[in-house]
Amino acid sequence: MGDAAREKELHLVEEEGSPEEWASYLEDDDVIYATTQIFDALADYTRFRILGALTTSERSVGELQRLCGVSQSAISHQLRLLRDRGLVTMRREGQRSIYTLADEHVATLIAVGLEHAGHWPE
Amino acid sequence: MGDAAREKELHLVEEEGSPEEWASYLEDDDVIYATTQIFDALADYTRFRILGALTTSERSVGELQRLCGVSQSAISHQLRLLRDRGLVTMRREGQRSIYTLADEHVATLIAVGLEHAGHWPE
DNA sequence: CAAATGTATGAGCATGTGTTCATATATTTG
DNA sequence: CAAATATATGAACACATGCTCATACATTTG
Repeated sequence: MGDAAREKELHLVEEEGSPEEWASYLEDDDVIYATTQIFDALADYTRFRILGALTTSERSVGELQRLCGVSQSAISHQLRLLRDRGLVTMRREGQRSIYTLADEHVATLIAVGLEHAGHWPE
Repeated sequence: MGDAAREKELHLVEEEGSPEEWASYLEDDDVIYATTQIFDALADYTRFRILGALTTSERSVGELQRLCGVSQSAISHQLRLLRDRGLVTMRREGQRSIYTLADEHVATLIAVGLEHAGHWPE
């Protein structure tokens, strides 16, 4: 396996970047705020389950409602928040609204979070 | 550079894991809840700045107070939450309490979050 | 031990959040 | 167009959250 192939397989290489690359963001208040907004979107049980369900496949509101076991209204409200924050996108398909993860970034954050929580000290 | 050296350098390889590895966590409610608790800890402006300051070096409460520009009480309350969630550890050093990131996991989450927010679509 | 410094904590308050309930807005079908 | 289905939205409410203020606790120093 050559270097290029390996870099492609280990795709988080370009996701994290070096400390030099992101450390400067710690002085940019706008980036900090934006980051907390993303984490906040991931910090609710219902929203996280919605996003988790969307890592497998795009889904309609009704599907998400069944998968997450909360009311249609609650799902819809949370989807609006996720859409406003740019974590999901929506398209109409007949009567249904189909939601999709907006970005591989979202799946990466979910993966890293789960992975770390799975190994969490306590 | 050999395989072992490369694997060590690209340390996120073992951080994210494959989809097969973390996808099962999406069916474990306890892991999901634990994950949201971690994201929640990172989802507040003050707390995120505290953690960001700790990526550089361990710091006393007073230092954090100056760096984050909020009251001593506010810092202390937030540090307690971060300690309760296992994101930071504390040790006494004379009159001072010195706080440290509990884990490389925390630095990784900060890095990934910042990186992604820095590139966020909108 | 008293004073000074550094940190922690509880109460209280203003604000934010996630849900439900009722209702409005699509979209398809008869 | 009327009825049925799917989704969105606003109001209201219970609860959580982050701060301040006052005060307690801890540690060093005179």
